[in-house]
Amino acid sequence: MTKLQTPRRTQAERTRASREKITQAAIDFFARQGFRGTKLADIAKAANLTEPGLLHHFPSKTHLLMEVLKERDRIDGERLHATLQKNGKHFLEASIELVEHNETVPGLVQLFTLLVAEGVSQDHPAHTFFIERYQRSRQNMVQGIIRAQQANEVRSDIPAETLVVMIFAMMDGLQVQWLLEPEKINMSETFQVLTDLLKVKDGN
Amino acid sequence: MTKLQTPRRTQAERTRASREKITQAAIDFFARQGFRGTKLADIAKAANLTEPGLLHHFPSKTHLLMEVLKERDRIDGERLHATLQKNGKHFLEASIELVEHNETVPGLVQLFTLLVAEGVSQDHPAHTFFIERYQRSRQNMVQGIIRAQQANEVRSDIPAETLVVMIFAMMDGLQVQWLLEPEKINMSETFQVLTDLLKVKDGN
DNA sequence: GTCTATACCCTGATAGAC
DNA sequence: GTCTATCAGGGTATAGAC
Repeated sequence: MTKLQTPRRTQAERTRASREKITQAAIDFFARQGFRGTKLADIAKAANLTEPGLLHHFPSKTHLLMEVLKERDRIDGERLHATLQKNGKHFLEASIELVEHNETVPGLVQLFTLLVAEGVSQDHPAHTFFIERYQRSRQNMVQGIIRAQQANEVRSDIPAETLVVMIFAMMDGLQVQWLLEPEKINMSETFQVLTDLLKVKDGN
Repeated sequence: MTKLQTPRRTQAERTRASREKITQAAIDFFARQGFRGTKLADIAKAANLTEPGLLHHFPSKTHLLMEVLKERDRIDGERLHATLQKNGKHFLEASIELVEHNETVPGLVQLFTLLVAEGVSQDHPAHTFFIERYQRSRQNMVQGIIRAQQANEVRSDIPAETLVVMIFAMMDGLQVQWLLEPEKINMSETFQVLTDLLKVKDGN
């Protein structure tokens, strides 16, 4: 009886490993060539599978895309949460850490830069996903910024909602120039110039 | 003799009109679906042509793309130049006018947002174009910012090169959120919050 | 769970008539 | 300058065997 369970667990694990390999390969290709520019066959090959083998795990290319996006968001959310848990870190400092981390994963940065741009089109499969993603991200950060304003750490003459839009805009915009010329653009340093401007100065 | 010239001129004019229609249609489709997501047949149809009819004017899809990009840059460059000619306008104010103008042409904003993101890939036909475009844009603006710093209009505690990177990053980043939610994001107002932060304050 | 084979559509580009 | 006809190649997805 126990012997019968062993292959079953192995099967499930093998499935999970396959899905893991597929999503990882999908991230690589979506990052470099976008959703529309990537062919399933390439992802399949990189995951040591054929095309139908891949489609056994994900019913369609679009399903695979959404899986990739949600998975990345889950991981990033966890890391941001962990950063905020650290003593003395408020949202402005956490956002700097996020940018510093992004400098170590250019492929993922490229993935979101390209997919968000594609997702602007109303008929793109991930259009709603990205709208809701920005709404969620901004909402989360607004709470922290308001607290920082009340603690007189962040300047209060600009509405928290505006500050948050600016912070995410600066992140996204820096990524473009940095992706094009990584050696020339210091993303985290430049980003920090903005956050410094948003902090309360003596005599403000 | 004069009668012979008339049809020739008409031919040339017709050609120019065809090319004009094609590039306009190409802008629309590239904006909505990107370069890779657009098919030549759609552009041709929108320009009242068949596919081979289009390819008579532009030898390939890539040639058409580059034509579109250069044409847009030429027009935008002219308008920026005109803005700077106006009395009392320095580069920071000119950039605000640029953002305000962009709010009236969402299609073009989407075009560049998507094509730049695609162009990040090293094997994209417009990769080098966009690198050089940012270099040129930044270079142009740095000159103006340095003059504004010397005139004590813009804060001098941040290098002009850094300021320029930030200004273009904020533009690009705001465009993404604005394209996704035009009603919710006030692009030019938010951009102006940044430029105000970069101006010299009393007691700075 | 993964394969081979294949259906079927789309896409960029060419040849050659008008 | 624009068309019809057509090609070669690539793309997603399915059917059915193992």
